[in-house]
Amino acid sequence: MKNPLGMAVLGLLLESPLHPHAMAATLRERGLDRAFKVTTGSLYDVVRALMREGWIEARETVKVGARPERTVYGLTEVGREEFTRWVDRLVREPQPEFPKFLSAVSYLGALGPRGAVEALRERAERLRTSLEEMRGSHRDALEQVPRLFVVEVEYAVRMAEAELGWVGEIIGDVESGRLPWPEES
Amino acid sequence: MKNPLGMAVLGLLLESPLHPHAMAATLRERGLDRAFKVTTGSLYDVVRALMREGWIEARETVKVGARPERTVYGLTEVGREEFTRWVDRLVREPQPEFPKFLSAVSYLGALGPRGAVEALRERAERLRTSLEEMRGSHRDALEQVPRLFVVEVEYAVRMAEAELGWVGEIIGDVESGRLPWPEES
DNA sequence: CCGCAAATACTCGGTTTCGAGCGATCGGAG
DNA sequence: CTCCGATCGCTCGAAACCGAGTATTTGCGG
Repeated sequence: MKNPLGMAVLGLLLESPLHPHAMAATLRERGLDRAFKVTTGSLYDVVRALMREGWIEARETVKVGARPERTVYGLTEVGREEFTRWVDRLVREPQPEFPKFLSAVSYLGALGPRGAVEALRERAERLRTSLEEMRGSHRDALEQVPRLFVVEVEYAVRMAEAELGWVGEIIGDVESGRLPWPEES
Repeated sequence: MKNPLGMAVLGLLLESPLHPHAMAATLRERGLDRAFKVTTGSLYDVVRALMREGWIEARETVKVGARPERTVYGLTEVGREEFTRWVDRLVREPQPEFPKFLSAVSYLGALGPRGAVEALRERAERLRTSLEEMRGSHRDALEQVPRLFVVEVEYAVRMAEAELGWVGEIIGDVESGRLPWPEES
């Protein structure tokens, strides 16, 4: 059980039993699809895995019309415990991660000073609009639910701001020559 | 071709032809294994994929003793072009990413105010030591190579600092009641 | 009241990822 | 010279991942 989507599922079932499709829908409604990669295929895999571990259980299998059956899953006692353990662990221990931008920056040299500045400028622009969006949806959300339920957006905003700041500085450093290009300029 | 490790391989071959094992070794030497997830299995897969695309080519197959053969790969002209295109794209376009901490924070509520603070404190501590490490290796590296070749560390440091700052503030907000816990405290 | 887009609900199988394992060689302690 | 652990270099199958496809139903514009 490594897929964070499993955590999301447990978190939802904490409130009430659901069937997979409803889980996906709820996650999207709450904007949690910004924090979890929710794809249908993986969702069903993950649910099966949680069953195997005994963290969730099938509650009922409803058949409405001739549509595919919906199986409703609920949390087990073990599942409830594992959930908090899971959250706790991920909060405590920073995991090694590999954001694509980090990879790309490692080879920034390949773009040459002009190319690098040009590309970084575009990124900055995109970051600004995405920040705008996040701030907007955060404001909206705050009118509906307590702050605790949107802290993850605050985190995302903060990180995006930091990145934007860094990108800006690097652009400046390249242009001012504080970040010189070795060989072929 | 989506695996960033492919980009790392192209980047290395830019300098000189190599065999897969040597690629992994070099990436580790340069500390680029902080920016790319380099696992042996994936490496060979990725090399095969790059061959399929015609971005690299086998240069020679050396047999030393009775050890497994080493196949040395070099960049093609197309490969060289694709490499910069790849870097450029990843710099320009922020990709949706799903860091585990973002997931965990989404369910911070589950830990309760005391548990959350306790866990966040530990994270802060770990972040501080890992920052120390990064700053150290950055200093060391700067004495060996031009700054351009270590910018990715500067980025990583900056991001870690931002996260640390945020974590600190949230701890403060929970303790001061600015971030209250709805239901059951 | 007809037809068509959107929503409901899931399955299936191809690709990707990965790490354990494997067989060899090298370096150096004793 | 001989044993052992580290390094070399790769293969393989199991698991994870994901998106296109399927089949039904609901809603609603005309």
